[in-house]
Amino acid sequence: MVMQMTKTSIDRRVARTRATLHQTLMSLILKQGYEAITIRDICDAANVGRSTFYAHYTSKEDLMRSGIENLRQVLFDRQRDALATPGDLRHRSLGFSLTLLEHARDHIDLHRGLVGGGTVALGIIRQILSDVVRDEIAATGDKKSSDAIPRELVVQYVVGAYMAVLTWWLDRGAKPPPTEVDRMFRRLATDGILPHLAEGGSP
Amino acid sequence: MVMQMTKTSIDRRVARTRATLHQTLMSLILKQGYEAITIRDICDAANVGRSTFYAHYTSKEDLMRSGIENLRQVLFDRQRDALATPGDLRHRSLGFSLTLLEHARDHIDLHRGLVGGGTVALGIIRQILSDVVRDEIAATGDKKSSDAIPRELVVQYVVGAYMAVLTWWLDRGAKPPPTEVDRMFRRLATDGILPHLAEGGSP
DNA sequence: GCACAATTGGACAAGGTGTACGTTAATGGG
DNA sequence: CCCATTAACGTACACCTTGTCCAATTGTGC
Repeated sequence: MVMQMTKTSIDRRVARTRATLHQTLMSLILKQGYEAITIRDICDAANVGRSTFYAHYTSKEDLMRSGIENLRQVLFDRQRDALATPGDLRHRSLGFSLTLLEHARDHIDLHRGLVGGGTVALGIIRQILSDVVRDEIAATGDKKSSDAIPRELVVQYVVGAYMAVLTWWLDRGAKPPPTEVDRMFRRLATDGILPHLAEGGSP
Repeated sequence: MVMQMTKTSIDRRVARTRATLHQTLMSLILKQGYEAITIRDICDAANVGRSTFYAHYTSKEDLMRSGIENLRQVLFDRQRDALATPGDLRHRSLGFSLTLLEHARDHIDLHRGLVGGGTVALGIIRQILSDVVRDEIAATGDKKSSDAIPRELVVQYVVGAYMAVLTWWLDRGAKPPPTEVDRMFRRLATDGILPHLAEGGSP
């Protein structure tokens, strides 16, 4: 059907069909929301036969997944560079934050569709981010104290908090610049929330 | 159909039907997951006519929502008590955490169904928690400094982090006791994550 | 140019969704 | 205790989506 080992032999028709389907899905998400989209809708809007759709993807979720997977590469590449660069731990930790925020700013339509697009997209992004953060924590080493918090709990805590901030940012039109949101998120994560609530918090 | 002003005039048949539907939905969620459930499934398992279902609820989501709304009351009531009780700010902030964790422990089947149950349930819980946290922050007052972080961002940060922790806890069989998870979450939120990652973090 | 692969469009069965309506049975006030 | 009220039933209906199949057509790559 589509299986080819060499990268040179990707039929133009295949590439065109897949690209069209991805673009159409994203535009439809912005228009009517992910849940409300049917495979028929996608095919109609993309001018692609419904049989053709099933020749490439098994479901709406499948199409969505394949569209997001390239994001994983972007984040891992940038993180590898960041970890290789020497510098203060405080400044290089949580490095995915700025990367993803800028990626979102540069592909604002795509990301607004993703966060507005129901469970599937968010779930995939959460998965990717969890892997990234887990790697980062493993690289920086973790505390050995007796009352230590499970590493995975910290990962889920950070990812959950970040995705909530990202969603909030996108839902409000991505008004503040990425650098500022990045700064706020990292301060909350590193300093805790108390200094930002009560007037007499710790510095 | 059902509209009655006085609380005494709730037909037993109505109450019985609704309760049955709620119970059935929860048990089905545990069995096959929220998404895979059809209204037919619910009615068959509940021995309720499908027409009867539509006489009470408009959709699966509608049924789910009405089942979770009572949770809101529980959280708000407990929070009101907590805020009325004098004590150190550090100890009474984020009070919803223990409340919800214990509620989850006491209704473990229900909550495992909820977090496993797709977007809808999580979305409703997120909404409720956001309201609770927003109230709490408003009650404790917020920092007036110039570089302040938007209040709503803090709310979303906290709720996102908490729900991730809660989900993680439930997905792992709710092994550690609520008090311990509560302690870990609040320490992460108040102290930040750095002290729990690097060996040389701030106290 | 030619063999091959991809796309097309139509047809098909299976199954879910809402709605309508006449019938049956339970409820609760008088 | 009886009966008007009201919920529940179940059947039928039209409409839609899904997933699969196939023959015919079109576009590619060699």
